[in-house]
Amino acid sequence: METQYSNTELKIRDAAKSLFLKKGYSATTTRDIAQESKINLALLNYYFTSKRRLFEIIMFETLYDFLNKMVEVYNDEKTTIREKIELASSKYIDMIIAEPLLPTFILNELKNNPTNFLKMPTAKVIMKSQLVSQYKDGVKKGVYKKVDPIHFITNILSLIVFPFICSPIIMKMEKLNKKDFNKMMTQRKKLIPEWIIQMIKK
Amino acid sequence: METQYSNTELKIRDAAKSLFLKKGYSATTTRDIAQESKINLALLNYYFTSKRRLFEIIMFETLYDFLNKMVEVYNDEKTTIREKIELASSKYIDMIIAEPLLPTFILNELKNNPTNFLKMPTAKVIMKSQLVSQYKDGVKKGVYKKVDPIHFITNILSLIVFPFICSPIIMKMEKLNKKDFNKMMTQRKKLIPEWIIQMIKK
DNA sequence: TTTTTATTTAATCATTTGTTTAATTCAATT
DNA sequence: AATTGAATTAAACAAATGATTAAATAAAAA
Repeated sequence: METQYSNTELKIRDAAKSLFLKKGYSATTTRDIAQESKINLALLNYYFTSKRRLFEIIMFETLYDFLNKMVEVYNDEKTTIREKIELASSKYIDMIIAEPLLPTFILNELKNNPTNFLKMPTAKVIMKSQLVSQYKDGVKKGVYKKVDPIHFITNILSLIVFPFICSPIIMKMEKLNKKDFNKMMTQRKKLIPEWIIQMIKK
Repeated sequence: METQYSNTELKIRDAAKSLFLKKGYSATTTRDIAQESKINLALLNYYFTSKRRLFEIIMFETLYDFLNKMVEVYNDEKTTIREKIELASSKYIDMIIAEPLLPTFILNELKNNPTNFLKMPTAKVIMKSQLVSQYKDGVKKGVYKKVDPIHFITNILSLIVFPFICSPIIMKMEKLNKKDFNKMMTQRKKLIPEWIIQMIKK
């Protein structure tokens, strides 16, 4: 069952997403969106009722896709912990290089409206993922240090995502341009799994 | 040489900072600020010329204080690497628990206007801090793995700051309230130095 | 073709928002 | 007490903004 969007509806979505990501909800005006998508201002309300509703639709989809991509890796039955972390690093870093404004957008607008996140079915699944049980197993077997799994998950996410969020700072500190910064993040694909393993090893 | 602010000037500053932190620049109106600080609307422009200027003053101060507190620890001549990381973890986590909206605010508004950060004298100093040279020394002596120091600094910051930024997610995943979350962050004061040391050790 | 429905447009409305003005009150100085 | 300058206020302005309307056009159904 394919969802079908009209051409203009899609143009509005795309423009709106791009602008919301770049400037946030409040700083984006309906006229901005109309101009960017080259549609008449009234069509925004015709298709999406209100700016708020348009935003919430985009927010939900973006969040949903993002979480799904995460859980996908964490729940693979065939891979080891190390492989999962390698996959996560590699896939998320590629993903965010392709859309660098994503993390700030999600975390930011989530702060203002955490309810959206509550609706996500995948949110709670992470702590019951294959990755977490594999980690718990390792702890039980005495291979890994005993630390609350939430720290384990948090650390993976921190090392992957945070550098993007503070990329303006990093780039300033090291006089990097965007290309250099992405190169640095690409290095981290290999480094992060090593670090994480060393952090949990006894 | 003490800077002297009038009573109303200070009331405006405080209200504005609180609101900018909570809602960001665009979502905060001058009337919000006037109401929160219980002053007449016109006084905002009387003392600060414009909303934009008021914001920039607050932004600059906040950023300046934040960076100073960081560099302070990193540049202490008498402490070891481990002690510096312990101090950093402890101090920053306490600081952000006291003002949890700070990181998102800084990183967010920095993305929109990276020039502000450029003006900060302390920004570039971090990469030339005592902490970084101690790390480089360790690498030279073969005690630490050879990795670009920017990763080292980024990792410390990531493990400390990122959990706060995604606290809504963490709290939802683990069904924590604010108090529980702060307890979790307090645990990390001791964990992060261990993790960081293990990450760099050969 | 004719009729009906869906889409698009230009114009407009009602608020909101940043800022200014002109009058008033308050405090310090003469 | 009178004068002067700073601080405060209520009211208003102009522009921006989210949303609506009514008419026009295009597409689909009869």
